[in-house]
Amino acid sequence: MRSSAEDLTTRARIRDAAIRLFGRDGFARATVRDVASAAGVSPGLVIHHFGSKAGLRDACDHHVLAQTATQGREKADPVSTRQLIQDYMNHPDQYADEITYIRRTLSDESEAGDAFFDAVVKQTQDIIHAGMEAGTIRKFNDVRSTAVVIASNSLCILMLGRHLSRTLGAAGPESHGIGPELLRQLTLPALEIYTHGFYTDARFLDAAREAINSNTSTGREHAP
Amino acid sequence: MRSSAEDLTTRARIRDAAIRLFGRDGFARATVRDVASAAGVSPGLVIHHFGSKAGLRDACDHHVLAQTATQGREKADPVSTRQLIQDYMNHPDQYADEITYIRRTLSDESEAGDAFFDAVVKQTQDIIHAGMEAGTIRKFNDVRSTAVVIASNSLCILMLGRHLSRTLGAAGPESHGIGPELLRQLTLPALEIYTHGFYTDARFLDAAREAINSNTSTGREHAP
DNA sequence: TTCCGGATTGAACATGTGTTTAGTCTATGA
DNA sequence: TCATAGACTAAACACATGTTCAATCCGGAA
Repeated sequence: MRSSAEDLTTRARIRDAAIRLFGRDGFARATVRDVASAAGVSPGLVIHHFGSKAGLRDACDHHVLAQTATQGREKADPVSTRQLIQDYMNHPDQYADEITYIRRTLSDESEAGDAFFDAVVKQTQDIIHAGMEAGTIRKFNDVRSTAVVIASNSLCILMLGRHLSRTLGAAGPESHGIGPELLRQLTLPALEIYTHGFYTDARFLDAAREAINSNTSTGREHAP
Repeated sequence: MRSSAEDLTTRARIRDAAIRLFGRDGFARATVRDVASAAGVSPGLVIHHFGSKAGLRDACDHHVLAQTATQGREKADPVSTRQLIQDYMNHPDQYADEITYIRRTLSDESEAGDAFFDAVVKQTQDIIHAGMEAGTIRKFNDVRSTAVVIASNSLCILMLGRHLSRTLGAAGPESHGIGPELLRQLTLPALEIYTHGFYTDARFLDAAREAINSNTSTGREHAP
C-alpha cells in the first residue's frame, strides 16, 4: 500500500529513512547526517523540516503509531499482536522498518512505546472478554492481568526476534529479525501450551496460590 | 554478597558504575565522562584501565555474564529465568543493575546477550526434559521449540518490565522496572495459563495444524 | 634512602555531531 | 515579468566525546 520512494515528498523520504535508521541503529547511534545521506539530502534540510533531531523522532513516533493504529482494529486474532505480525508476514519488506522501529520504541523509554503497549493490552483484553462470552476462551478471574501476560508473550516475539530466529535457525543470517519461517515454527508450540497447558496438573498453581496468600510480604516464595 | 563500594578496587568501581550507566542509559548515550564521574575518577583513568570504551563494555559483559552464570545452575524453577528473578526478589537493590544491564544486552546486538539467551533456553530445555520424565510437565514433540517459547515468555518480564509495572501499577513510579510486587501480580495468571491453558478446546490448535500442514509456502495462513 | 612502576589527574587533541547561517534555486502567484 | 516563499545546499559553528599525553603521587623493593 505504500508508494515507492520516488513518489514520496522529501519530508516523507527523510522520515522513512529515519524510521529505518532509528530502528536499526537506535536513536542515539543514528546521526542526522546518516539520515540525510540515506534520504539523499543535506543535513541542514533535515533540521529545516523537523526543527531538531528530537522533532524528527517525534514525527517518526507519530507516523509509526498512526500506521499501526489503522490496522489491527478490524482483525481480532486471539493470540493478539499476531494480527500485526500476520499482516507483516504477507508484506515482509514493506513493514520491516516499522516492526524494528516499534521494537526500539518499546525498549527505550518513550510515550509512543507506552501508547503502543497499552493499545496492544487493551485489544487483547477485548479479545479475551469476547472469547470468554463466546466460550472459546477459558474464564479468568483477573482478565486484566491475564491480558497483560498474553500481550507480553506475544510481544516478546518482537522483542527477542533476533534471538529466536538465531537459535531456531529460521531465516537467513542476513535477516536479523522476524520472518515468516520463524512465526511458522513458533505458532504450534505456543498454541499447544495455550490449549493443553504446560504442566500436567495443578500442583504448581496450587502451591503458588498458597504461598502468595499466606506470605504477602517479601520473602522466599519458591513458585514451584 | 557484594562488598560496599568503598571496599572495591578502583577498577571494579569503574566497572560497576559502567554497568549501572550502560544499563540505564544504553551504551551509546552513557559517556566515558559519566562513568568516570559516577566512579569518582578521571576520564583518563577509565581508558587507562580498560583501553577504550569498547573494552569497558567487554569487561562489563564478562562480569555480568559470570555473575549470572554462577547462580541459576543449582535452582531449577520450571518457569525458568524466574530463578534469577526470584533471587533478585530477595536482594532487589543488589541485582537491579545487573538486571537492567542484561535487558540492554538482550536488546542491542551483542555476543553476551546471545550467550545469555542461549543459556536460558538450554536451562529451560533441561527443566522440560526432567519434568517430562518426572511426569509434572506434559509431553511435547518439539521440546526445543517449546523451550524457546517458554524461555521467551519468561524473559519478556525482563524486556517489558517497565511497561508491565506501568500498566499494572506495581511498584512506585521511581522504580521503573521489575519489582517483587510485579512478580507477585504476574505469577498466578501465568501459572493458570500454564496449568489449564488459555483456550477452552483445541479448535485453534487444530486449525493451525491444518493450515501449516497444507500450506507450507508463504501465504495467508490466518491462524484464526 | 633511592628508585621504579603503576595509579591517577588535568589539560589538550581530534573528531563527530546537532545546529545555524547565508545564500542559491525553483516554482507559483500577482 | 517580477517578486516572494519555501525547498535545498555548502560551509561554518559550537559543543560533546573518546582518547592521548605529560606530569604527579604513592607504595614497595633494593
